[in-house]
Amino acid sequence: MTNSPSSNSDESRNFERLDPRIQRWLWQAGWTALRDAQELAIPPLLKGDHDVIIAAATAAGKTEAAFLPILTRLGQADEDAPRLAVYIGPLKALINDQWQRLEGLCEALGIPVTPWHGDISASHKGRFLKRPAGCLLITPESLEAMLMRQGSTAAGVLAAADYFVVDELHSFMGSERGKQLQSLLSRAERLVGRRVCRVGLSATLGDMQGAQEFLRPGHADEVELIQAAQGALDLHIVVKGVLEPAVTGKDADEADEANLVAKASIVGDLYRALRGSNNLIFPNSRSAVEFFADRLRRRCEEEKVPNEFWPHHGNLAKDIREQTEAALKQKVLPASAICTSTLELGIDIGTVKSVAQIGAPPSVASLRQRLGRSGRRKGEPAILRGYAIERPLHTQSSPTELLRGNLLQMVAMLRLLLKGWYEPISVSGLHASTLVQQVLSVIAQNGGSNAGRLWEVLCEHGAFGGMPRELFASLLRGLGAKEIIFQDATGLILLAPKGEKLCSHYSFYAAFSSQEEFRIVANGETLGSMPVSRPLAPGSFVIFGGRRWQVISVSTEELVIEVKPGAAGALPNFEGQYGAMIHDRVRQEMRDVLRSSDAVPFLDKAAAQLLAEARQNYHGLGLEKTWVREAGAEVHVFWWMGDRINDTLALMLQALQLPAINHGLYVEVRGADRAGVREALRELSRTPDAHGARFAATVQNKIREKWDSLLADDVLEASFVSNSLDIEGTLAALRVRSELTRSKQAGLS
DNA sequence: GACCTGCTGCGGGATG
Repeated sequence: MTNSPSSNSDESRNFERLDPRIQRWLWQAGWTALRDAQELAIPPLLKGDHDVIIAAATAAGKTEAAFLPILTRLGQADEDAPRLAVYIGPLKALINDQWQRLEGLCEALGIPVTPWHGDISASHKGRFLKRPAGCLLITPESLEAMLMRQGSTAAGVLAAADYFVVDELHSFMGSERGKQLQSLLSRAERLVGRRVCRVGLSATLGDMQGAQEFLRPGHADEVELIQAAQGALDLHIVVKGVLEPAVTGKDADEADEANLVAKASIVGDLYRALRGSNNLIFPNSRSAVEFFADRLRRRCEEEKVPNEFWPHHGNLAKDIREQTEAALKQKVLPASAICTSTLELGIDIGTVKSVAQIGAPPSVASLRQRLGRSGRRKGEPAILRGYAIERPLHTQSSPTELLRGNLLQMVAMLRLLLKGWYEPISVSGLHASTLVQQVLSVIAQNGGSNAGRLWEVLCEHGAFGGMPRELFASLLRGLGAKEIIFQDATGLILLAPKGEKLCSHYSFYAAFSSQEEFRIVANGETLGSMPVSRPLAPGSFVIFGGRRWQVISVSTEELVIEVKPGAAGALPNFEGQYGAMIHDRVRQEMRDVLRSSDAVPFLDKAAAQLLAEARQNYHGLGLEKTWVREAGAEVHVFWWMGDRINDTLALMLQALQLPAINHGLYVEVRGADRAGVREALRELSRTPDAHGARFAATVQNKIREKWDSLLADDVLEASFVSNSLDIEGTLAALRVRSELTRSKQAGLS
């Protein structure tokens, strides 16, 4: 079901269907007209008999689109039998924002609004539980806690629910948190004993069909899609090439120094170009945020001008982040933020003049979100300044350096952005870790359960529909063997003491894992946090929050690092996760850029020169003619696939006793010559086995998610294969390749 | 070889 905007004469009629008190409130608030999405959402949401996704750019009034009709319905309810709308948001800050936005409107209607998350007092929550009605604004974690803790009374709390509104739907898709959310929605509907109207609010990214399937698994075609008309994006792009100075040897310190010189030249460029206006700078890592924040702030001090550059990332304390947000929002002085994806979604920071992207972004979708922050005023273009750092070439240069991998990825992603393509989000996978959480939660909620009921609630009619029945039985047996649960003589499954302990701690409610962290404190004030795995020694220097500090003391008991202002400073080391997963389409676009000889219009002179070298080297390496290339003792497979498929191929080759590494642009293989690798690839392409157990067996550590360590071996293996690999995709790509090779050979002979 | 998110119940002490 799709509904596109139109300028029909129904518009005023739809407005008139809203509660008169809402109409009056909108007039008084100075609204002159409803936007497309707000107009179109009124009829289906007033009815509330089927699910709806409202997709529109940020700040296009998605919240109002959903709540104007929803509040109209709630306002019509009998006073003795008030109804409930449950709004689920990914961030506490977002819930607080929406609370303020909805309060005035709800007051006019006499409808209570209750925010419910970790920072809300128990007394406030208690008040809602006494009279569960109106709008409840909650996080998935708090909803999990409510189901578990309220146990049998949770059914009464949610009994009046007419809507489940999920905000920033795309931010949940594909993750543990998204799976948990789907399971919570399904469990909540089961509690109230009927289907509840689900409403998804989303940015207009990626494939909307995936979002429909995510919102109502198995019934995507019943989800109505409302998409706001989006004007063409007026974009000004320039990508600058930055070449590091040459180094003589292979010394790591010398290489770091060369990289610093390149980054320092970007600092100078940013200072000149961005001062005097509001901008966002995305350097791709928390450590790099610290580097640029420190350098740009010191540059302001040197020039004796007020500082205009502020850091923002997830390890900084709330106070420091709010200071940066406030600097961007106020209109008196110009301000730019150096940030990670924290400023990519959600929080309102006003409009910015330009976006700087240092290094290739992690995905086209993320690049689009970042650009959406710029050029939001009428008649102003969105401006992107890209910087790609590359190294001088020498005889030992790697293929990635020869092909100018960083610049190449930036160019490919920008070309895809201009074509309107974004990565679809994969929502497949068994998510056995999150299923462990849901099993324990359902047992706790009901004070015990049995295998058949758990299967039915969570898998057969729940969010884990892809879980085979035998594997689910194995998962339960595994939890029994690890003494998390036990079965009594009647077949009732109960929590064992270990399981009780797990469930009674507050850390249970989140589906995603997080590491222990040190708090960094200066003069009694918390600056932020650092992973415990990367401790700092007393006396050492560190840059944090864009300033320089010296460590006074480290308490491993209380997990506190005390610091005082310092003269020098080294960059903090935050442990990254597994890195950006580049999509197949991006890699293929990279190959197309190399094959083409057309000038790329948005490159500066240095970048154009670097791209010319890359194109020359593409032919020099013979990649136009062959995809399996010998390089000394190694063989390189250049097949331009994404990281999921590259990772899978590397594992498959390892299962054939050929050590292989995914380098992104290519897969490196050792232990065989070109003919040997070709033969191995041919053999793999004939593999009918899509089960994958024999490939996954070579992986040492398959633990990735929060409760993976509680899984039986066979469940862990199956979950790993389905979440992290793409065996079918890899085999299909191999078959296409061997088909092409065969027909080429036939043509030659 | 990126990033981000979230959390209850209880007991002790201060306050009205």
